[in-house]
Amino acid sequence: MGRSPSFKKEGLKRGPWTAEEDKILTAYIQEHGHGSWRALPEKAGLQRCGKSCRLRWINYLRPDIKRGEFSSQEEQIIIQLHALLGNRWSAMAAHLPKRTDNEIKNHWNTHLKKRLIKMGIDPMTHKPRADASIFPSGPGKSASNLTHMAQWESARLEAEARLVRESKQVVPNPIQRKTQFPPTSGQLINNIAAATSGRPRCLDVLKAWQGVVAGMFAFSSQDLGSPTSTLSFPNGTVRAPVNGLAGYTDGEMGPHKSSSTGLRGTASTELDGQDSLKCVDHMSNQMEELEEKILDSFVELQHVTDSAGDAWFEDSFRIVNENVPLADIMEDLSGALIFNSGVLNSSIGDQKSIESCNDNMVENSNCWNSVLNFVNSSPYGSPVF
DNA sequence: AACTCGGGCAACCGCCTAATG
DNA sequence: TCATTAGGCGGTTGCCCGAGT
Repeated sequence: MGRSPSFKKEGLKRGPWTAEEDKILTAYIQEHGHGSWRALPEKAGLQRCGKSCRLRWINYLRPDIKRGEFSSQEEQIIIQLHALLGNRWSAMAAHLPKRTDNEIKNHWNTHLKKRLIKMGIDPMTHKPRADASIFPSGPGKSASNLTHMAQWESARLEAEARLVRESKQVVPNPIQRKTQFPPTSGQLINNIAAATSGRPRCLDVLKAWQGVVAGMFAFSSQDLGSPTSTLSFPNGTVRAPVNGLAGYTDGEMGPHKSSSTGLRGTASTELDGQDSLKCVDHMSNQMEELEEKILDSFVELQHVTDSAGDAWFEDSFRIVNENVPLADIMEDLSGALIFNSGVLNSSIGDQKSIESCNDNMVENSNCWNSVLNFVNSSPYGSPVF
């Protein structure tokens, strides 16, 4: 594994690239494009495998990459993206202009990770290590993933809720309305953008995040005492006006066909391990959609600015409404992640870990329902929207 | 000056997925 | 439908180099 010393195996050279090889590869790609990477080395006259050529081009030779030290802003956004995405370097690179996934990964592993550890923060969970150290590996990672998923699902539910609320205000054109009903998650998100045309989509998403974050932090001091009941919401849950876990029908919930609640059920609803896995998988898919949309919004934010070079990042942290810079929103979100991972961690590893995990998922369901309730009760134009 | 050690980074490996036949 | 292939991704590691002794 890892890089081997330079030697020739089956006629192919390995190890560090020479300046001459770089020159040949660059010249070839600039003239012909890379085409099939597998065929490229032979055509270009390089004694390398296609994979090696691709890596060299993407990570080093490509003209549109920025090399050199990461700015503090870039570092901050990497940390925040990591809190959102975990070790999905390519996804992070897609939203960090001119940086490669390899570069981000290396920078994370060699600098940021250590810095966070030094600050007493677990780089995997983004929470204080004092708590995370209880489960140094496995469960912590799982909890982190679950936390990420829960956050995205919360945001998705809110987006759905908002769409429904706004659909009441916008008279639909029956001719133009070709999307199926209930719409898919992706359609919902697109519809939100359409329904709010005239405003930059990115700001809508960010405001949606604010709503989620506000809901997440609406816990009372009494609740703070209970690690498994940390979120405070109005009594009673509210069914999502559209598919809460969109498309997740009762039939798909296995043995709970008659419950008609699925994850959106009340706290008394229980899920078996298999259902939890199915549900998590399903949530993961849906959240990926939303995740892309939201992260794209950051890119939009960059594109709408006149800035050049590093300035895009500074612009992305400009005030997006009265008093709340994007940085604060992201920090709030990170805080929510930390907060919720604490909830999850507190349950994983004890004697009834599975039950507790399910309870937490149900609690998350309640949380999401409550978020919807919160959203629905928020008048348009309120601080949430 | 010589040696050791550790950090940083480039590059490779194995796995996964989508495309193609 | 299945097998094969290419591309992409994340994890890992060997080499280089500077700092410390």
